[in-house]
Amino acid sequence: MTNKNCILRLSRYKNTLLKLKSLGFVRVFSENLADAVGVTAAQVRKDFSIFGIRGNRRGGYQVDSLIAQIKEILGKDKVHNFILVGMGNLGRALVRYPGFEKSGIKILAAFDIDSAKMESEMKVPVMPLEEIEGYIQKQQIKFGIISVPDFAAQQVCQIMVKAGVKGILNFAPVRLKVPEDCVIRNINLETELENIIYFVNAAGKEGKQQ
Amino acid sequence: MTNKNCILRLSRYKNTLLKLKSLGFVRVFSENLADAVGVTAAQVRKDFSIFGIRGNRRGGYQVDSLIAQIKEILGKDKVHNFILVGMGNLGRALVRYPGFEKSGIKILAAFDIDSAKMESEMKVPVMPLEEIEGYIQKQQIKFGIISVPDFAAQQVCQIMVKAGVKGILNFAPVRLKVPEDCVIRNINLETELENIIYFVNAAGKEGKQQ
DNA sequence: AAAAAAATGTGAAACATTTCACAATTTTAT
DNA sequence: ATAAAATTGTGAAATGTTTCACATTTTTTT
Repeated sequence: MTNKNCILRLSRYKNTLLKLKSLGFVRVFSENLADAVGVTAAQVRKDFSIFGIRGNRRGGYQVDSLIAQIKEILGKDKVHNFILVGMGNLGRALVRYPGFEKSGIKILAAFDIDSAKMESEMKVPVMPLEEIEGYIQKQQIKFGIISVPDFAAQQVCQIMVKAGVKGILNFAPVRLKVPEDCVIRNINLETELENIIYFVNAAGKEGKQQ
Repeated sequence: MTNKNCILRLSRYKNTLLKLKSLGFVRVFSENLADAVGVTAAQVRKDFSIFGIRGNRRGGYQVDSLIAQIKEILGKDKVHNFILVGMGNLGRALVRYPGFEKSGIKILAAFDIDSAKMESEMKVPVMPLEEIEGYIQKQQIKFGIISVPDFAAQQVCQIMVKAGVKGILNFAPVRLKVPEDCVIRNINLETELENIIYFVNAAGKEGKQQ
């Protein structure tokens, strides 16, 4: 069955494939992708088999065809428009992030309560938060990014969802409550660092015991 | 056994507990934490039981004691020093991120190849990349953040690891090769957004079929 | 034309994680 | 003092994910 991690791996395979393509690769083996992405070759083949992606039993997979098939699965054959709320340091970094453009992800507009944030951003228009609902509806936006402080996140989320947003990437350190048909992914920077600290310490302790 | 997600959940429990504490809570039940973090109550109790955290069979858990125990497990009873490499938009946002300070995570210094980046950052000293090895050794830094472009990431990583860094949070969209005793966590923004796009599309398709 | 070599594709096995279900304990009510 | 109620702690069951192992296919060699 299609599992969550499988989709994350597909993204990684795709990114690797794009690099291989730019190096002139025409075909690729499950072993190659496995090494690049850090999984086993069996995993790669299983992932592909789940989505009906077939290779050639001696010749591996055609890079171009593989990229096209994965892009279609991921919905990356179209451009997807996002809005972003919260033009603090992180929000500004995200709207300027160069990795999105070349991959069909476009942040169309940003919003903030603080009118001082409206100026000084050339990459996207920055608007007052009151205009967000109208904008989402008019532009039919389905995807959003939340980079506001934690206390404001749930409220911003509700406005977005009410206006029609179905998928949100949330950087605020709170668990957002959303209806069932809305997809949330959280990036919690503090938690990520804590996790690293734990595993480094744990490795240190193990090492000393042995 | 201690599994990876279990540690991530501990961080979340801790963050919830800190909020509950500031609201005046003295004790808390597994159900409360489960609701706040979005898991089952059995999961919460199981997680605690793995680490020998015990509650009271009718009275739940003491908030203060629980926070202290989780902090100790996560190594958050001490302050941890980080360095950051790559003072682009994202790097600058990270050194200014307010969530770290209050939680024992301190970015001591930042590095970049571009000397133009050295000025204009008041929160931390920004130094040329050549000085990183000496700095890591002198300050005994164990943790780092990589926010350089993808093509530079592996090289930066090697320098850091060679100088003694054992844990890295990597924002560059490449899989870093490191020795076994070094912990890496990757945040790939593009992959996160792709994942949201997939699941929103998938939900849409399911909905139409039903 | 036949044999050997190199890959894929996938069911089954192994492993990992989560949930269930209920005994044990503690508190509250009578 | 006893019974009822509420909650934890955990072994066992269920569920989910990854790896194994090998039949199948394709290509290359002899």
